[in-house]
Amino acid sequence: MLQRLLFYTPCPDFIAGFPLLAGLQEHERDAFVGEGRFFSGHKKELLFRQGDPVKYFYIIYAGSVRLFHLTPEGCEVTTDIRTKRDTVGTSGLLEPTGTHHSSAEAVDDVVVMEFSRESFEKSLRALSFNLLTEFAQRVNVKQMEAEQRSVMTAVQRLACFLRRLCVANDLNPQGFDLPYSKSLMATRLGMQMETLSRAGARLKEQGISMKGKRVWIDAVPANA
Amino acid sequence: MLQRLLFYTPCPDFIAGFPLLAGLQEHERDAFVGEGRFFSGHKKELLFRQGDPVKYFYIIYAGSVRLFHLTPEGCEVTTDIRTKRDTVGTSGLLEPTGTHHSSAEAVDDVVVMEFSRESFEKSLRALSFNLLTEFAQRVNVKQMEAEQRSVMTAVQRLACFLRRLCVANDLNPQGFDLPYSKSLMATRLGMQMETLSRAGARLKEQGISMKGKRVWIDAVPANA
DNA sequence: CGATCGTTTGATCCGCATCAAGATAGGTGG
DNA sequence: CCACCTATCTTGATGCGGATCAAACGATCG
Repeated sequence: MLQRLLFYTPCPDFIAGFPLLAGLQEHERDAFVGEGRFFSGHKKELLFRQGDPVKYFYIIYAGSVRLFHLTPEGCEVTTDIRTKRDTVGTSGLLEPTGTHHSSAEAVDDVVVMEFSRESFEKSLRALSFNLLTEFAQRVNVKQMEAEQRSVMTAVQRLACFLRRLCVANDLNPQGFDLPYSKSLMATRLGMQMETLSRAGARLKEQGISMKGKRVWIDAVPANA
Repeated sequence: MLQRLLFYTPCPDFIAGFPLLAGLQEHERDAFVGEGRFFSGHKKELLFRQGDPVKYFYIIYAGSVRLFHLTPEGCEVTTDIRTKRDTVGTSGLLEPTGTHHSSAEAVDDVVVMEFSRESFEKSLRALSFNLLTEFAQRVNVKQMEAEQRSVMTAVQRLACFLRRLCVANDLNPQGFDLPYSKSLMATRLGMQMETLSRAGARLKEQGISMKGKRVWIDAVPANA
């Protein structure tokens, strides 16, 4: 079970930098943030489960969270990996079913802010524009991913993932360590561990080298 | 070029049924709808082009529209097929780039309502909840599609597509005609024509028969 | 009636999944 | 410090699904 952090002292500036709160008036932001409660979760702990009614949603304060989906055939698919400042469980808020479409688990130990559905509804006016922006981008990213799974090889998808990872996390292209295990990456990319491993050896074709957890990106082509 | 329909007399009840306008007060709805202008487009005509700045978006009044994306490698991918009552070009409205991420073309002859970016902004308050709902659903559908391309065979995806088509368009499972060409379906499903054709022959495994454009759905299993 | 478009069918090839062993790295206890 | 264990990753061999190339078929239309 997630553990409530009663005496946690967060950094206000960091919270003010959440994309969900961008452009809010100070009183709007304070009103919303005041409703949030801090929780910590250990590695592999679940924030919520697929099918659960959507009572809460989360903003990640530290660590990262894996979203995954169980198909009717019983295979588990990693749908996304979210990190600090990202929201988790928001798309369920607007779903007619009122339930989460995927489960969320801590990749490592995480700290999250929990908000109730009611506090979302109270601040809907202020939040809707930021949420719209977030969703619009997410639609396009998902679109791109669906596309990639049809038209790109495993090597290309891996290269693409590493470049985006490097940019998104502001890592040094001339040498950085993978923030996740390779098996997690494999499920995220919709391929088998073995395929990822073999793809890793062929990354030089794409101007990338990978040895263990260490990655070097030599060339940064235009295509995202 | 799209042709402006100056003396078009639409059905007000039909317009009131647009999901984007659900739950609006009458004056809000009238204010927004009053900003719309009717256009007609012939088969293969473009509503907008990938990379264009987002000046307008559309609601389909009649016919259907194909959205497609050109990858850097130059291959064209159908990202979605929208029909009457659906919006087109809305996700670009919220994109930081301010440009359309895909092109939109008329499948057959279509009639659309065109709205300017400004009229969207004017009615943002009233529309944001419906748009949020639309986007939330679209994220989940796209997610599912990305997933399907990894874990399902061509036959399964086709069966799945036909069942959803049948439900969404309220067609008779005991015999209906495909509303699109098979080649369009193939690009939508991310497979080659030949693959779709062969998959068609194997649909009986999934409780579906297809002969030419005619389809019969015998069994309707639980998995969507 | 040939011409064109959309579809089907056949033959072959490549990429990835799968099954099955090894290899490497961290962590624990003696 | 080394032996041991487990988790994570790599490597090899094989098979299947779908892409690709090529050709035939069917329908619609001037």
